[in-house]
Amino acid sequence: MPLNNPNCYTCQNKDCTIQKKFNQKGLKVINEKKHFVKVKRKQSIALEGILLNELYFIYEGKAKVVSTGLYGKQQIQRLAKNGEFLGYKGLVQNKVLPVSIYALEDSSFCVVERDLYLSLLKEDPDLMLDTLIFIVEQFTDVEQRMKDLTMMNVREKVAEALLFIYKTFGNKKTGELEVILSRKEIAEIAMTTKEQVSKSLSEYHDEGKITVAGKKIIIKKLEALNKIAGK
Amino acid sequence: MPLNNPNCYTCQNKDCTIQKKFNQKGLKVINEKKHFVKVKRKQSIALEGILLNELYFIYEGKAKVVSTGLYGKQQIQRLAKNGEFLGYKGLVQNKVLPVSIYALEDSSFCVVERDLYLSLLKEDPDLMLDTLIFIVEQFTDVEQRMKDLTMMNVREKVAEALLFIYKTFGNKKTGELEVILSRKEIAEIAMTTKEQVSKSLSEYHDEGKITVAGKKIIIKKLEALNKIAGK
DNA sequence: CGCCTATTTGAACCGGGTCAAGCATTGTGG
DNA sequence: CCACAATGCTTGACCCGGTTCAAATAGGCG
Repeated sequence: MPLNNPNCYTCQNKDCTIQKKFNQKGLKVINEKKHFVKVKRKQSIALEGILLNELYFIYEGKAKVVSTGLYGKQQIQRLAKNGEFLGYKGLVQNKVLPVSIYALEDSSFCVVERDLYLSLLKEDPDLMLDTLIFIVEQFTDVEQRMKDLTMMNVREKVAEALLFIYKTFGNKKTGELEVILSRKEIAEIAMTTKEQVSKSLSEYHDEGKITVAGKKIIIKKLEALNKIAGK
Repeated sequence: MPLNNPNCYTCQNKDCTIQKKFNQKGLKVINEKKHFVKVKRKQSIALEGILLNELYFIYEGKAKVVSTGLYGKQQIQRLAKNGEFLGYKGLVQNKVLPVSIYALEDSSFCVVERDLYLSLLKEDPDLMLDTLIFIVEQFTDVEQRMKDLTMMNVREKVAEALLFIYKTFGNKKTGELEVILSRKEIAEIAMTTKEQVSKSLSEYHDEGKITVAGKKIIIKKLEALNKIAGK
């Protein structure tokens, strides 16, 4: 992790939206104007209720996006890693942020002001269309997830939660989920209780579909989990 | 309802996206190139699984957007009326449609080809930004609804469903929900069973919050329902 | 008017949330 | 570096809300 504001031209995050999507001029402007922030594990980057006017690109680390609902219940809406783009809801809306963002491990972020980003969007129709497509894809995913969370039983929802984690943090070779999440946090993905997560994980372990050793979870039979989640 | 393709310049749907958002050139092109279709109550406009390559603007009538999930369960994801814009998921994605669209009463739609719409979007950054904002708003609504449906008990979800219907079809003066929906359909909004909807409606009726006379539901105490739904 | 479908209401059952106890793991200070 | 406290995890028992099933009633349509 660098001590100072990284340089986009030498940055190794090849999947970063800035590098992938911006044209020459945009890249130059962002490289000059962006800030850089570091946070420790469990600290927040942005809190529910603020008027967000900046966007975050994860330089190094892992983050969760959490929203609070009825009776103070928490729901994890998104997991994100290096290169991913957070805060697009603040991009176009002048409304209070409906979510909080927390670092799941010591992390660093490149920060871009909303107005700067918006002005670059307006100048670059291709970028705008890419952004539109990105958001529609996220949208479709959320609708699918809403169906899953409202139609599945607990066992299915926990399988789904494992696949959800795998999508962002799964080692595609070993099957290991390379992130530290508590049972409570997995429950906030599956929308159930920590006890039910514990029970379902034990079941899947006994069935040979996963191995569980403390916080370390390895997916052994991806297809079996997919089948349970109806995918 | 006209017999033929209506004319955008004389159309009375002042809330139609076409009239509100398109510039002169766009309006002209769409007015010339759009089609016009009529469907009877309960008929479909588009079915889950197809590759959608057109967009719909409701000229006259009412529609529901439904998606099928695990074990064939149905979820009503959206209700729409005159002037509203359907099919934006097909706009930018070349993926099979994850939803079906049905008419809730005899209806007619203006139909625009996707490629035509996309080309107009690219030429008009303001329209594109408006579309982006529209989709982010819908997105935020869906995330809120996902929280509600996963955190609320049945009584709360039914109140929420009534408010959901009210938003699109509620007569703001009388409180009447001006649409015919079965208990089953209300259940597919609240994500519960038709029996539970029946029971909750009876409760709300007894409490004076709504009046129920067959299919006709009138909201008497909007604030009371809002309070139950935590809004 | 009569059939068919939708709605209402009650009863029974079951999945999953809550509670509690014991165990494992992590973190802290001596 | 170890001891012990604190926190997190596992597992079982219990209980409640909500789904399912069933039967009676109301409403819509030919």
